[in-house]
Amino acid sequence: MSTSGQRPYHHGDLRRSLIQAGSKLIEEKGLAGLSLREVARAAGVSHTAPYRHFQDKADLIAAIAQVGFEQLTDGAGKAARRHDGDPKKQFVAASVQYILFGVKHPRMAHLLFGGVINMRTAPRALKQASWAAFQLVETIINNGKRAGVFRNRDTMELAVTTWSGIHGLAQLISCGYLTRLAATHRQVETLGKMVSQLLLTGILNTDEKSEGTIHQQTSL
Amino acid sequence: MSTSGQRPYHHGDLRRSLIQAGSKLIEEKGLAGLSLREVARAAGVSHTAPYRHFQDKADLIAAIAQVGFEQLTDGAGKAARRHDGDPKKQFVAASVQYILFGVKHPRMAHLLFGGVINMRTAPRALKQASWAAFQLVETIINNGKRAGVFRNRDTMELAVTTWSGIHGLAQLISCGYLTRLAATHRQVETLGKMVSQLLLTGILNTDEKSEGTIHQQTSL
DNA sequence: ACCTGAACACCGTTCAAGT
DNA sequence: ACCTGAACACCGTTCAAGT
Repeated sequence: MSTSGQRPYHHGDLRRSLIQAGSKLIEEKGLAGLSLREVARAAGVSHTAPYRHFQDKADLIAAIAQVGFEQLTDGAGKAARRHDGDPKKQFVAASVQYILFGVKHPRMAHLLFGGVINMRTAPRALKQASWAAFQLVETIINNGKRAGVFRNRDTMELAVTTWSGIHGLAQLISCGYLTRLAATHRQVETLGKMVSQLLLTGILNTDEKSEGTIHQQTSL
Repeated sequence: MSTSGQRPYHHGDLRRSLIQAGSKLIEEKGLAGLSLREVARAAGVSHTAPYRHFQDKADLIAAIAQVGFEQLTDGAGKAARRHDGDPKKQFVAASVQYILFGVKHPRMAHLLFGGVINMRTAPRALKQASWAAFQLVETIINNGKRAGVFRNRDTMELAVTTWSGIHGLAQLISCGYLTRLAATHRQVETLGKMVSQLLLTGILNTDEKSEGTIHQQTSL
């Protein structure tokens, strides 16, 4: 990945290295185990060097969170794209992927949704990354509405309700509040499908005559 | 509340004082602003005194979280009890209360659901307090099923789905991801009602002939 | 431009000692 | 039984100084 072979006194791409080291530390030990000094150590640099690239610890955390959001949205987006043309399947597939992210990366999920980051004062790039997740939901909802499969209600209302459901389940699992129902990867997948199916019934168009009609879709 | 007036060398009820001071600190500055030393200072005691009452910092945090869970469940339970006999209203009222808790006490909500606490190793009292929240949902769902208003599906499935939805919304709001939709107290209440109503339609019994029949209810 | 080392004010935790 | 003070190994952050 490096464009040049030299790496003398100047590290080269210290910013990226610090983000990477920080992500790894968070995955392994959680936010409480993340110290600026240890990140610097892991990158092989003095403990004050990070201040050339980040304003403070919160700024590094924001950069790590941004990467986390991108991974989350990417995964769910890819899952949805595998079912283009079938909004119901898109919804379930993206939901299951979202939930699995929380199970596979619980500490990252806590970083993104545990109140660690103040979104009001967050860097623009982080805000944009977090909005992308919501936009994905909106796109799927709109596809379903155009196809006549989903209710013709305000997109925002349907999106907030379903996103809340999926997000809440992911959070409850990754916090360990549902260990009895969702211990294994397989159980999580089953529970995710079940909940997203049930959420789906809440937003389905009960007027079935229009279903099946093919409308123009917004691509993901 | 104190049973005796004396408070000489021994503090008297230091444990309770520390929990109270800790709760206050968390509400004001968040978990990051909570230090054992400052809690001790606030209680007017040396920085090592807390170790007589708590194993370590995590143990104090668990005690604070337990109080938080009790407040959360109490609030939602009281709201539900105001609508005994009407499971739909019970569901919406308890949901709105749950969501409002997250808005009024965002830092406490983050403590309870932000992955700070390891539920696998948590003290028994904390585990029990967290289960009570889930049991409240189950009770309301069962009331609705008995009355024939809710679908006759597995209670756990309906409870997990609806709790996820309510919890997810509360979390998204308290993290600041929905500031545009839910800025004021009034907007939060409206959004909460909307989402819980929509979640409700997903679990309503569509076979309407049985509705209205009065069955025996489990009291809260 | 980028990195370092000393310095400061904080932590959590331990332990011998006091009342 | 309950609390204290010194001590230890850590933090985040600042700042003058080095390459």
